[in-house]
Amino acid sequence: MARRDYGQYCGLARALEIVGERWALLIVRDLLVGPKRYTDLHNGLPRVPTNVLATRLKELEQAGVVTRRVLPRPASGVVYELTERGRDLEDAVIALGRWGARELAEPRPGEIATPSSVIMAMRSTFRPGRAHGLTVDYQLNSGGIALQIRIDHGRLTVTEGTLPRADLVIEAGAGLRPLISGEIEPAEAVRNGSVKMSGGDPALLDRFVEVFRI
Amino acid sequence: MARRDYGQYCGLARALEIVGERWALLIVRDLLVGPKRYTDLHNGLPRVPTNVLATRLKELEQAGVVTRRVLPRPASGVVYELTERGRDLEDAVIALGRWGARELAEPRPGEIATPSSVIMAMRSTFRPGRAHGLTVDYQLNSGGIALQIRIDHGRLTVTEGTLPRADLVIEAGAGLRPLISGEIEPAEAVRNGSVKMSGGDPALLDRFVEVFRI
DNA sequence: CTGGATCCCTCACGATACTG
DNA sequence: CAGTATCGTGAGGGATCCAG
Repeated sequence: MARRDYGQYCGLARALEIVGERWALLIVRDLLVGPKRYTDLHNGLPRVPTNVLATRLKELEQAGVVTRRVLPRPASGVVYELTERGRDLEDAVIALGRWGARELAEPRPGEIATPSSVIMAMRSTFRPGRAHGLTVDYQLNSGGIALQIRIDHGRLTVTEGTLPRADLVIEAGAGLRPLISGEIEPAEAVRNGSVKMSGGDPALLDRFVEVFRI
Repeated sequence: MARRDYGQYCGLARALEIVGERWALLIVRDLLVGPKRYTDLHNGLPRVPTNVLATRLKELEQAGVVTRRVLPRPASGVVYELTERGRDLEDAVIALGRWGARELAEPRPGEIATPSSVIMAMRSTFRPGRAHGLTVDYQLNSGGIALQIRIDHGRLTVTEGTLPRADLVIEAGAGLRPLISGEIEPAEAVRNGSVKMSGGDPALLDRFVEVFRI
């Protein structure tokens, strides 16, 4: 790691030496959602060459950001997970993700959204100040991805999967971003069909866009 | 920019496409302090090849992060400065810098600290919650760099230069980091000579480490 | 199947020299 | 002062292959 250093006695430079390499922060993003197998990581980041993925994981492991753990039986295999040091990157990942979210217009051709990326997007756009004391469960379906979004006394948890007992089920594809960015009002989005909802009080959708906002 | 994209419809990926290239965020860090000439940037980042610096500036300009401005006379020349979009990166830069600061032990051989890096380090370690309503002026001398650190009713401003009317002048070289990280108590640092102070109430040094902390 | 390792090719980066 | 030009190297991209 002597060749890639920046020669600066500076926290930012140190951070970039560790997680500034290509793909590194996207790997961290996926692991912030939870431990993952090599194959899961590769599925979530299909454009990363396998050698680069293997190299990054070793670098991150040596830097103390990631640990490699061999699963006990019966579920044999290997999972990668963040260390506490790695989880401390969440603030930085969210700050960068929020900044970059303003560049998101239409998806570019061939571009994908993965469960992990959507989960982190929801975490990034969450405004704790607007969710104070709030308790509500949503299920969000977007682009073939089903998310459980639970707010419990103002605390957010986002997981993949369906949530049969959700207070509101939101169905949104490309219409989700304009909704969260405030380009379009919830009522208008429902009217033009870009967002559908079912199973609950329509006012919960207003709550949703109040709480999740770019 | 077609080859370097990540193929992910994700705010973090977008951010990395724009400011994830090598040296880009360090350039932003320096510009967060204020507009700079090409030569100033190069002095602050001596290890960046000039062609890379020129390329990054063009990329950042095209991305709307930086503007290039020709100075009116008499001070002819060119300065680069952040756009508002670029200034919005401050949160992310500070988050990353704070994370990386925990890796800072001793400076590695040949490693330098520049005025801009120290200024951003002070901004990163500033804890607004601990400075509520506080008004005090420090001058900090560290490694040949003189900084004005002004806290006005809890608002921080850090600039290069001396501050003759400072409430306290702090003289610290390598002893500054252990002080801010809490590894060493202020009184102990003064006693062993790693930190000197003059011109004010010694209690102001305790204030200092209270307000600036990793 | 998972969890990588290997090979080749290209281009971005690094170092240095040079110019309006 | 503010860059451009040139050239060598190695990291990243892409496909394939292999061990448990």
